[in-house]
Amino acid sequence: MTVPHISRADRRRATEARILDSARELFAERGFDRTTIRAVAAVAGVDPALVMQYFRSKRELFTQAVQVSPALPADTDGDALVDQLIATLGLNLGGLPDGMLAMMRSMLTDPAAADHARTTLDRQIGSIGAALPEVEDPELRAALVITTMVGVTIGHQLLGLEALRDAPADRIATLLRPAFKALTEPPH
Amino acid sequence: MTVPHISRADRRRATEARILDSARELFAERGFDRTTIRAVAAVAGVDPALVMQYFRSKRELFTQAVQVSPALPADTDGDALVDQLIATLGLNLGGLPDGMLAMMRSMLTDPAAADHARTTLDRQIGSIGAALPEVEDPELRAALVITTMVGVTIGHQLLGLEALRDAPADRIATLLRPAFKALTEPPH
DNA sequence: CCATTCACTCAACGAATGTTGACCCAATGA
DNA sequence: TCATTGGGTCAACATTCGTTGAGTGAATGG
Repeated sequence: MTVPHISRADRRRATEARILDSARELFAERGFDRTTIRAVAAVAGVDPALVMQYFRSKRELFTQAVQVSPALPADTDGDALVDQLIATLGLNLGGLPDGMLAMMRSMLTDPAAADHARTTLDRQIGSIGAALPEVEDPELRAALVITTMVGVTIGHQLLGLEALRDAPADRIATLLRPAFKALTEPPH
Repeated sequence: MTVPHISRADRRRATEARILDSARELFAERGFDRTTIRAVAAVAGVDPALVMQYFRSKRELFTQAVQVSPALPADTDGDALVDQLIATLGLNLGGLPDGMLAMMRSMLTDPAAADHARTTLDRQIGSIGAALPEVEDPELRAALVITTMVGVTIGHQLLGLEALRDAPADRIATLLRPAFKALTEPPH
């Protein structure tokens, strides 16, 4: 029986994807420093040197692995915005993509990851802040909403806090909704 | 002129404290992995081997360096609790001790630090949850309050997000107060 | 004054890691 | 069929790190 025959170009793409997936997985589990080129290669079933041929350095491998488009909120405002934030958080708690988990896990210890995270979060804050035109300090409020989501996500996905681990995502979202409303509303 | 004369025991305590301070500082800045025994020794003005004599391993040095009693909320309830949480957060934003910064910075990448953080946060969550007797899911609500504080602290102290960096701590606390109230109150 | 203690340094080991260059062999295409 | 391309491996280098054991010299105390 002959092998189904895979073209050279297809093989290349396949192994490149396998390496990238392994990298994302390990970066998400252990962060940048503790993830080894050798470990990535082992999971991908490949020689460590090959990883270096495909991506030129560990740093670039990380950059490519975490390259995911963060779901920016569409520009709505008022209650719809809060609903959208809550929906996003619900999705996050359901299962964040490995790329984003890798970013979050590394952002406190790897300066490059910190820069990336800072930029991404600042952009999201600006976007949300622009959708809160009728309150004081819209950007500050937006920042508090975003950092709250970050904190809850960390506690749930990366730390596995008892009280959050087994709570259903929609229950968390429900409880958080009035808090977000309070953050985005002018004092009454 | 003679040197003021320092007893052997005093010298020992002094250098031990110097090492511990340097360690705390570096652990807080760079986290566990990126902090080197050699770097700690250099900052302390001491040979790396001496660090190993005083503390038996890098791990134990870290453990000793981050040993700080987290300010547990006294058992009050209702509005007083929220006030106390807000006050605590205000203090945190003012200047968190290096030991706690070191813990937070390392908890996403170092399993031991993660365990410590998880335990500490779970304890605080239990304590706050016990002070919320008249609502549904008190522990879940407490967890959301705590993770919110963690997220805001990370965004402010460890990431340095634009919108949070230059915001006065009491302004942040003021904005966060209604959110905490919403999280700890039964639906009306 | 002298033997002892002890804070401290020096030099090195062994392991792990990112990275590199030479090499192998099957697919490719003329 | 045969030269060539290129995916993939092997072995090694250079560096860094935690950790160790021997050694030094000044403070200690009898």
